[in-house]
Amino acid sequence: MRGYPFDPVARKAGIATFARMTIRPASRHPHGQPSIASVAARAGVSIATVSRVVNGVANKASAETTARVRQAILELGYRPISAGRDLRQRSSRIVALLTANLANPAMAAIAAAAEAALRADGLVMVLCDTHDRPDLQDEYLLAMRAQRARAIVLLGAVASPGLARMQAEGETLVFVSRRSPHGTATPFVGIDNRRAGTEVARHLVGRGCADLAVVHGALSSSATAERLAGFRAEARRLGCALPPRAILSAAATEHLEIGYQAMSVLLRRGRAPTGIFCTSDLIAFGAHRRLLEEGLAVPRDLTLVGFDDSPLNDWVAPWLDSVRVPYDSFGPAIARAIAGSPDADAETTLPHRLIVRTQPPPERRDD
Amino acid sequence: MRGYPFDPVARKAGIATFARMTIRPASRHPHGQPSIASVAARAGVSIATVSRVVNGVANKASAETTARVRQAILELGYRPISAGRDLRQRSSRIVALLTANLANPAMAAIAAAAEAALRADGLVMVLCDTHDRPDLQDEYLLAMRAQRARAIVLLGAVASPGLARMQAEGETLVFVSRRSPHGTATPFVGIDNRRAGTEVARHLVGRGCADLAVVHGALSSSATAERLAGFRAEARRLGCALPPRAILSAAATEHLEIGYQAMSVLLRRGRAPTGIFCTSDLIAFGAHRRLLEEGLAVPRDLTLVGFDDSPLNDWVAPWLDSVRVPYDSFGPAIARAIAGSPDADAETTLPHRLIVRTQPPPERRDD
DNA sequence: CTGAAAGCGCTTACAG
DNA sequence: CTGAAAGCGCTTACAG
Repeated sequence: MRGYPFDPVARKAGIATFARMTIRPASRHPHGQPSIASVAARAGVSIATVSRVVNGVANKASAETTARVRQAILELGYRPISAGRDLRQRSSRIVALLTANLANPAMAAIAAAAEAALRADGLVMVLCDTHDRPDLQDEYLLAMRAQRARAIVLLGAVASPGLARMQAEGETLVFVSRRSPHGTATPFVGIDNRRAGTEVARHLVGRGCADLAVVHGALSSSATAERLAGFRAEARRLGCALPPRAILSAAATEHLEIGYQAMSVLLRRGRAPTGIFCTSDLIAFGAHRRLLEEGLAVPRDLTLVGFDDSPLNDWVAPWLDSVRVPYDSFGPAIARAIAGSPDADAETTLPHRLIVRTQPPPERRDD
Repeated sequence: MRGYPFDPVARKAGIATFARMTIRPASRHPHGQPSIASVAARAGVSIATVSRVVNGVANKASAETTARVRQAILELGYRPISAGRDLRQRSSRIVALLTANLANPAMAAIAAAAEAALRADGLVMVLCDTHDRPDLQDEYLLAMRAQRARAIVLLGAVASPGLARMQAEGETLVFVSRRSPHGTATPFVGIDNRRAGTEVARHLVGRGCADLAVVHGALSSSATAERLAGFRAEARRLGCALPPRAILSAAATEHLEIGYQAMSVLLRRGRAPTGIFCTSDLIAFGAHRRLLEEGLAVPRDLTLVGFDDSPLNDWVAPWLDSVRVPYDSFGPAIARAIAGSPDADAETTLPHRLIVRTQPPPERRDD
């Protein structure tokens, strides 16, 4: 599964390119880059042999031939042009990552981790931001199929006709964070959202928050729905059942706005809850800002729990408790799901962790 | 300059794909996707004709022929496979964006804007995070050349042998935010950093901050150097010249760490400055956290100015003043630089704006 | 207005 | 161990 860029030979060639190319100006090659033909000519072998050496096909070239070819590759600074191979092999080294929202630092972190892991497998990642829009998602799905993408990773899929279609057609799809909105589909990489929701409930109740609320994003996201379900069930079990009116969202597409607006509603109803679970950090940010405007302080006046635990939280949101998803682990897990042997686990559950930054307020305010 | 995906015909074909493909199972086509040959066969024309229709070559097909071809495209859900055209045309629709740090929300915002603008031109963006590392940057440059990337956008370039080489060879490079570290190179898209630095100095001095400091990132970045130069010059002009010891950085790669560590140094020296200019928001975040640990509050005890004005600042850093760069405008500007006619401006200077969120403290604390 | 054919740069059976 | 040749899916002069 190791691709060209990490084949030892090719790698050496690539690294040496810049150092050596000064010797022979690019003008030597009819069309800029040196092609496999120029390497073959220089090494005095056939292009088939060069191809085998480049791809590390074992026991197919004598030591001397291999050495000569490598030498030529080094001297010319040869790197195979992808389109040639792609055409021949009917598949490219491109992997598409469709993310629902790049503005979320946690998504950006996962995207970066995925990129690094895929690169280590010799793959190239194309990043697309669907903004959670079905039409954009379909546009990208189509475009990536035309690119012969080896796999399409959906970091937060949304229901769309194109997705349903491709899923049915057996396109290589990897669902991350959210499950497929179109019936069971694997591979899937994510965390145990239900359990995380449970833990958040335990945290808030354990801290003495009797008056709970949840502010959530679209329930079409399996992640959101599972977080909420876990939270509700555990809160009920602990004797703090949530009335329906304590579970709210807002008709906004941006999580920041959802948090802000939902918090406005909560405040309008009177005294703020003592513990609020926001199903994403961005929602928590929005809610927090509204609280500030109201003169309320976190965690002095209430406990706020977010989700994802954005890498920046440590720096800018010390007032926020949050469930940390292991961004970096997503990279290798995604790469494995793509490269994976057919018998590999279809479902990867990564470990999450509730990060508690705040101390419980010494006592409840008495206004 | 409008590419295939936005050709009206092809677009329609693409959109209709999912609706129609149910009629004819994929198995009809020997290798999954329908090829130009299957369209030609179905329409009863040559593949040359199909190609012309798909690419909208004017006056090269009768109305009836065009209609028949479009019909076939619709029915089969045909989308040209990129590798074929790439190979033939010796260039692809891929544009690489090499960013220095995706964890910076401002960079992520620019990347997202670039992606949208490029997509509107029928291009596909590959995103790579160089982490400001020369070796990684070179690795990516090489990989993207092998992909026949139509252009490589460097959002925060760092000096590297490979970059110097490609610049010399006339590769299509677009420098964004930071200028080329290897001599003048265009196109360049950025803001007037020197002037922004000037404005920050005026802001701080105007607010009565007599005791100024700067915490900056690597000066090899032209953006950082220019910001600093503008700030120094204006501070001096206003009679608040900075002593060398008030200009500091830290030996860390992460801006968050730089801010934290540099602030530690400042605090160790005694009373904190009354106005601090951090050359990035992340540096400001790091500095702020250190201040919090010290029991200092912003803006009560001092004014902090960052740079970039991260989209999240409104929500999580109401204590921070910052220079906002117009993220969204970067997208079209980058797209123009790539598609641009040769006589297009080689340099695009986008407008920035100092965002003042904080009120000056009513009076200086008297400890 | 339309088509036959060359060729882009690779990989990979197939012979030898 | 090595090479000649076919073919991946396109575009584009060139003829007609």
